[in-house]
Amino acid sequence: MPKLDTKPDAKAKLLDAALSVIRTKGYSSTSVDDLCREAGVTKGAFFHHFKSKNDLGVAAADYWSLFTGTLFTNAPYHDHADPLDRVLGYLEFRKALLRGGVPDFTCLVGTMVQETYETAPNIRDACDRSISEHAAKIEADIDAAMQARAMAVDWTAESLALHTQAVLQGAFILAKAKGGAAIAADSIDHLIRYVKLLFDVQTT
Amino acid sequence: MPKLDTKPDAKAKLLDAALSVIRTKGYSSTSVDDLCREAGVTKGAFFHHFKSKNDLGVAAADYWSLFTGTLFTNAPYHDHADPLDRVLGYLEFRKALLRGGVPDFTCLVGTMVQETYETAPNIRDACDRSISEHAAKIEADIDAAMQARAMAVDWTAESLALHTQAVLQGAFILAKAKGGAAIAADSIDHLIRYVKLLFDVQTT
DNA sequence: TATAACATACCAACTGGTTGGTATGTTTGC
DNA sequence: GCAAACATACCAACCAGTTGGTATGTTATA
Repeated sequence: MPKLDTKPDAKAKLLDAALSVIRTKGYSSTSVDDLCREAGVTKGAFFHHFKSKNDLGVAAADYWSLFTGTLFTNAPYHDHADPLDRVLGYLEFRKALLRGGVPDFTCLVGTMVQETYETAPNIRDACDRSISEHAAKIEADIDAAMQARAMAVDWTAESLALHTQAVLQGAFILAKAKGGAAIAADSIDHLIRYVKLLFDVQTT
Repeated sequence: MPKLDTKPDAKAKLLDAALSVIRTKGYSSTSVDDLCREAGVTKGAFFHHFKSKNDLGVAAADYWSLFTGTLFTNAPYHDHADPLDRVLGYLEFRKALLRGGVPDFTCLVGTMVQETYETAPNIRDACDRSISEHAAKIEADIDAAMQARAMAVDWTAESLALHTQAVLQGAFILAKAKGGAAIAADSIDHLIRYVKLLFDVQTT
C-alpha cells in the first residue's frame, strides 16, 4: 500500500502551477503542456479537471481570490480599533508583501485581464470579481473611517478603494518594466501619503 | 526624381497594425499572420522589415514612444506659465484621452511589458524606456513647481512622476476588468486631488 | 549615356515544431 | 464492481520563420 502520505490531487497542483507560471509568462504564452510539466501531471489529468484552457483561466482567477482572501483575512492589520488605521495598515501590509522576485509578488488577475479582456469574457469577469471583491473589503474600512469623522467630501469610499487597487496594479507594471520592487514601494508610499492627507493625518 | 509623394511602406502599416492589434489581443496572442492581415501585407514583407516577432515588439514600443511623444508635445497644457498648472493640465489631458473603446485609449507598452518582462528582455527594456522617458517630461514640470515653492518634502519629483504613470497604468487595468473608462477617470481624479493636496491647492 | 552590378521591397508557398483538444486506455478508492 | 482520477497516444490547426523568386530602384563604371 504505497502513497499514503502523498495526496496526488492533480487539480490543486495544476492550479498552483497556474499561479506561478501565468504570473511569470502571462496567460497566452502559458501552454497547457507548460502547466502539466510544472504540476507534474499529464495532459489527460488536465482535461479531466478542466474542460478547456479557458476554463482553467477562470478557475485560476477564482483560486486566486481564495488564496488572497485568506492571506488578507489572516493579516494582522485587522486588529486596529480605528478603521483608518486598518486602511493604512492594509497599505503597509501590501508594501511588506513586495518580496522575492517580481513574479512572486505581482497579481495574477491583473496580469490575466490585460490579455483576455477582449477575447475571453468569462476570464475577464472572473478577474473583475477578484479585484472588486477585494476592493469591497477595503471599502468597508474606508467607509467606517469616513463615518467616524463625519466627512463631507466629493469622493466615495468605493472610488478610493478601487483607486488603491489601481495604484497597486500600476505599481506592479512599473516593477515589471524596471525589474524590481523598489518603484512599487515608492508608489504605495505616495498612496499612503494621499490617504493620510485625505483624512488629515499629521504626516511625520 | 526621388519619390517624394506617397510611399505604401509596409513597415509603417505593420507598426500601425501592431498598435491596435496588440492593444486588443495582447502581444502573445497576436500572431504574425494577424498583423499581416490587418496591415494588408504578406509574411514575406513582415520578415523583410523585422527579423523576428520579438524584433517587431521592440520596434512597436519605440514607435509608441514616437507616437505618444508628438501627441503630448502638441498638447495644449504646455501653455500654462505655472509649472504646477502644466502638471495638472497634463492629468486633465490624460483624462480627456479616455475616449472610444478600451483598446483605443490603453497603453501599448503597459500591456506588452506584462507579457514579456521575464521572457523578452529587449522588449521589456523598450517598454521601460517608453514609460521612463515620458515620466521624465512630467518630472521636469513637477520639479519646477517644487522649486518655485521651495518645498521641503520627503518625496522626489521623480517618484511622483513615476507614481502618475503607475496610477494611469493601473487605471487601464481596472478599465479592462470593468469594461469601461469611467473607473479610470475616477482614479485620475484621485491622482489630481493628491497632487493638489501635495501643493496645497485649494480644493473646490 | 548606356549598362552591368547591386540593393531594396515585397510576395506566395512551404517547413518543422507547437498548440489546444480528443480518443482510448489503465489505475485507484469506495 | 464501478465511477472518478489519472495516463498514453494521437490529431488537425496554427505558429514563427525560411525559401526561392520578382519587380523596381540605385550606383558604379566605361
